[in-house]
Amino acid sequence: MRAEVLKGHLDALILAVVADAPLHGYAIIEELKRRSVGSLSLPEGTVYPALHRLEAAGLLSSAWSRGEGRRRRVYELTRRGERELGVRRGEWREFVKVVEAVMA
Amino acid sequence: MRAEVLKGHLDALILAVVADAPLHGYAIIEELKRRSVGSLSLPEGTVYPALHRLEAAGLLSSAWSRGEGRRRRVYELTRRGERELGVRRGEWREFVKVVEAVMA
DNA sequence: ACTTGACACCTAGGGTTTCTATGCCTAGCA
DNA sequence: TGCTAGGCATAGAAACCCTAGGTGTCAAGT
Repeated sequence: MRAEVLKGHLDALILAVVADAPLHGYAIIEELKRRSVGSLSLPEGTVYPALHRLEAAGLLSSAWSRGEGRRRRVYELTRRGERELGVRRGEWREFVKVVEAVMA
Repeated sequence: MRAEVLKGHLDALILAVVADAPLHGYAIIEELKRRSVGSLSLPEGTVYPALHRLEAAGLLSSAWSRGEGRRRRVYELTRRGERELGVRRGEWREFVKVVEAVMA
């Protein structure tokens, strides 16, 4: 898949994954790969900045998981993040409808 | 619809519209608006550069329609454009599948 | 005659997004 | 010890779309 087709949709994908369970960045990448059966192998340089962006926007909150050796920054949805995910899902359905209508 | 969601898909939409009938830029904008029932009101500053890009890539060819007063640059698909449209349609279906799988 | 709006083309510049490439660090295993 | 996987981060480039402006024709209304 060309890289550009993802633009503008990555945030929704990340929100959807984190909505099901709080995860750290690396695990988010793995989960995206798993759900897409390998189609989405996003580089870290794409995902980490996106997470920072989403947190800065108040849609995610994060905390370092203290404990077992490896440091991990675990993200979870905020209230605003949940609402935003709903908005993005609606937007996605609308987008699909429009493109199908034009391309048909 | 947010602007970014379109990124990377505009070319496919334009190719699909022109594939059905050769059109000039302004008419392409109108046709996109019509097929999407108003959802896609693309500014000229978006479409004209895209047309130039597609022509430079050899996917469209154009000619000034000589004749009645108003000058119009009419675009049509090249052989390569037809093939590319096929590729893009497949890519679109794959993309929808992947996003649905992740967002579900 | 003049103005307004639709038609029709064009470009420069900016903002956003994603990717490439790189760096740093820990843990486990051969 | 060296290698691989896990884990986070940033800088810079490349691509895309939009904003904001410009040029000009044509038809209709005042």
